[in-house]
Amino acid sequence: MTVRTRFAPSPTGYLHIGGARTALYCWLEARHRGGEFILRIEDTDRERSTEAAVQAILDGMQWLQLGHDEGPYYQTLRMERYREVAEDLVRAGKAYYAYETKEELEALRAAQMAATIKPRYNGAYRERNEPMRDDPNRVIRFKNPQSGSVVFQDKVKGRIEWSNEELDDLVILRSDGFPTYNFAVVVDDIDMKISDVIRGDDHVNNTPRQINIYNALNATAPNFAHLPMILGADGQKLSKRHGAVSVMQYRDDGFLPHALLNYLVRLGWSHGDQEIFSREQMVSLFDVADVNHSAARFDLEKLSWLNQQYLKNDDPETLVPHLQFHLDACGYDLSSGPAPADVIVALRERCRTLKELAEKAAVWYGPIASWDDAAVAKHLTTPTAVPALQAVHASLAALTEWKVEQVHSAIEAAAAAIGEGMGKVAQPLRVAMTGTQVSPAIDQTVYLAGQSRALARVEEALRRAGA
RNA sequence: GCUCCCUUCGUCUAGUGGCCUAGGACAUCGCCCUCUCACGGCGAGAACAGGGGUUCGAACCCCCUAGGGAGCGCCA
Repeated sequence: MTVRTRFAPSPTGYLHIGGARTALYCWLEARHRGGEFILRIEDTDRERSTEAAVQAILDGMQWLQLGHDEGPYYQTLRMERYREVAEDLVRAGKAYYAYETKEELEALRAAQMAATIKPRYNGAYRERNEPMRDDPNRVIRFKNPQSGSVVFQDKVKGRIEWSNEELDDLVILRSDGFPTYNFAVVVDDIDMKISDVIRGDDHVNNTPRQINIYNALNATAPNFAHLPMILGADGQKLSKRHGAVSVMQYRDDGFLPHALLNYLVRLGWSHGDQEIFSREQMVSLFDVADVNHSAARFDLEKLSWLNQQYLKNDDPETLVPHLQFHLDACGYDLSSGPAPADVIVALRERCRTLKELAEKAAVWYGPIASWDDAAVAKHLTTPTAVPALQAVHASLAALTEWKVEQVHSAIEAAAAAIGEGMGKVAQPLRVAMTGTQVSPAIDQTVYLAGQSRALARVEEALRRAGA
């Protein structure tokens, strides 16, 4: 039997970190076992589902390069199917019509809570065999077994047993004709031949109910794997107002999609002491059965470190398309400065994100935004500052070939000419180039500025130094 | 309240009865490298939730307690 996994988000918001990891694990499991990955949009909640959210999820998947082999399927396009299956169950005596109003059900629940017993539907219509009749409150409820227990072997949690006495007769078809979640997933997973259901562990509680529905439908239940959740850095559950940001926000913040995926795959799963995984390695090494049992916290520091690892080690050219987004955001005129790939090489050891990298590149694409007073005071007012700057201006101006090596030699020559060490020339020059005392290696910094811009800045610095 | 799940350094984790005086990574601190900042190198501090068992021996097995989480919808 071919392995088929699915990622089935409900379009009530963007794709967040937890969803992204679930999608990744589903994708990985399918790839690892040579199977297929299906995308399904669970949009039966008419109140909260939106078109924009569907697009946001698709965009997120696209950015992460988690391609699906089938779908996306939309549950709202399968309404007929759910109704048909639900009615079949009624005919088979495995489900029944019930007509309570929402208020009655609410009252029942309140009474049970007050009596401190577990709130459950009391099965009032279970044995009545009421025919289908027009009634705004008509729903179809599933006849859950009343004794015995459901046992399943979860691929990450292990054996889980659930007494049927804990379960009640859940609604499978609402009064508006829409299916409920527990019913729609089962019908879909059967129809779509899903072999492995991988989802968040907030669904563990639903699994016994779903298995009973599989049984009623004479279908074999798939394998289940329930993933522990991802908590915010403070250990609290992620929610809209609590750090659950869209994966696209990570792009905007300067992270590489692969770095995010690498971070996510290690959150709850590991392979010995290995931290860095290429896509190929993830696919060949990942096994959902190796996923941890407990929740993990999201740590931005480690994600940042990983991101820099990729920044430092990837081919600069492959990074350029990702950097482009941030270069555009900064509004640079790229024709007025160095090639992005050169900028990456110069800055990647001092930046953890692409955003940071793009921002630090400003000095090579436009004028110096502001002069740091402390930098000026410390490096442009020393006795050696003016002679150093004059010497370096002369040697830089004399260059007929503008390459890093030549620039480097010119700076060394200037230092030798005034009888001082590199530091005495490099620091004033650095302030001249950037207005600050921090930048990449001085030869790189000068080289990337370009000859005319570099000379103009040395002249400006000399003026500021009072020469 | 009831049911189910979880518990190793601050964080992510290795560990499946002896290899553990518990390993790695991020973060932190120190030293080295050095034209600044970084990168890199070296080093330090830092954990088996608690209590009972089982066993010659327990981070690993069992029980209890505590703490955390999820669910108990005509939401997904």
